[in-house]
Amino acid sequence: MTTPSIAGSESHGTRRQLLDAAEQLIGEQGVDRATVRSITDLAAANLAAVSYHFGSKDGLVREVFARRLRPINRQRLEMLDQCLAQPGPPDLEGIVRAMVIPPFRVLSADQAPNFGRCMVRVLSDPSQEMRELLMEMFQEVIERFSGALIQALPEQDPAEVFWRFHFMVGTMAHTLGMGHLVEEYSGGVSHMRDLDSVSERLVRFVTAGMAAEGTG
Amino acid sequence: MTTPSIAGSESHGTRRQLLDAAEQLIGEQGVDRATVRSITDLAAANLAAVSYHFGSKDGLVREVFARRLRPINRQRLEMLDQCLAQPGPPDLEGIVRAMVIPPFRVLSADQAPNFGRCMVRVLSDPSQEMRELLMEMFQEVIERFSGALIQALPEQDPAEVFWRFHFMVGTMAHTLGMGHLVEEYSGGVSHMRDLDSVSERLVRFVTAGMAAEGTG
DNA sequence: GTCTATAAGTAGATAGAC
DNA sequence: GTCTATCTACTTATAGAC
Repeated sequence: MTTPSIAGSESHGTRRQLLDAAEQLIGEQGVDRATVRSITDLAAANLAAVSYHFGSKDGLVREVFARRLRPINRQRLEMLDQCLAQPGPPDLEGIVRAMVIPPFRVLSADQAPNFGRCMVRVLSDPSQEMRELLMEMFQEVIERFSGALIQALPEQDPAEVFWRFHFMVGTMAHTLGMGHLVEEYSGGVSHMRDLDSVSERLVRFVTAGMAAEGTG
Repeated sequence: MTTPSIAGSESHGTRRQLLDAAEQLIGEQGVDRATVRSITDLAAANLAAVSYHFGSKDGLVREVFARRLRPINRQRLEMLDQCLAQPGPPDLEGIVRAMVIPPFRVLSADQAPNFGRCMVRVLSDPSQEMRELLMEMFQEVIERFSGALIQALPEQDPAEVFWRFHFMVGTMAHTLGMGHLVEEYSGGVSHMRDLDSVSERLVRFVTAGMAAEGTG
């Protein structure tokens, strides 16, 4: 009698330990340098366990990303719906907040400090297979948010709004994944210890950038 | 009688072709997936040529980055000096411009469209060796620009300014390296064909974010 | 300077015992 | 479900001929 496996939940112990170990090592070293052997060693599992549970290394890597991105993107769309349901003109800061806050929340709540580094790594260094997964997981978010921003910034050319959306994604990814560098830059003046204050700083910066005047 | 080799200049044909091929393949595939074999094949050189000219794959990779980053960071510091030499209070937009414009200029002038992708890849996915090179090449830029920004934003907490510097680097890297994605997002509405207009959009966005009000 | 040939190591995947 | 042992493929680096 095996435990019924609910996709994305804790399910079997070994399976979950493999995901945790993979997330940690991919965050520390990158997808290519995190070998199946190092992952199974850290998870205290056998080398063959990856093939058994995920079919291949690629299957494991896909699930590492999918298990965090599913709740993050669900929260984003829920917050966007709430924001757009308010009466009056669309609230620019609310839209930015709906995009920026959920990943910080999930990383904080799930105690998943390594996932930010995993994310920025594949975002900028995707293999062909990861590119497909990312497109699949982000398509709805991209469409809904860029549409909302175009409505919220009616005086801006849509081409400018798409660029500003892209700028937002860039700051967000770099902050989630490389925020630890700021501690070095600044000699400890800035730090990532309080994720809430970092995400608030980010919301302020991005909202102001979004609201900048257009080309003269 | 061999051609005297000036570091960073065109020097020997094979050497330069190896650098160009490496830049292209690292941009397309990442450092780890770009093998020495694929690089020497594309450069129409022999497998052993990398060891001969650069000592190792790591030596080749380092020079791929150093040959573009040297002029980029030199231009940045020159533009910052000019900006700070102006009378009156430091010009925020001028500082942002000094950081943002040089990489776009060098990529455009050197016909090096792949270098942006190389850069964002190692920035977010550095091996231990690359981390050292990046620290070495960026230390002066980080110190000078963060200092100038703290002066230009006297009403802001330095911790906030360091974060905003980090946000700027994030948008810039993501735009230089992943700008081609915007063409997909936007269904062709936005594009990277005119680098000058992209860098101007970026300067506007970042300057507005830098100038945002602080915490209440 | 350029080449061939090969060394020495490590990757992911899997067959088959338990 | 878990394990050991092994296969095949590919990596970088290098010795030594030309």
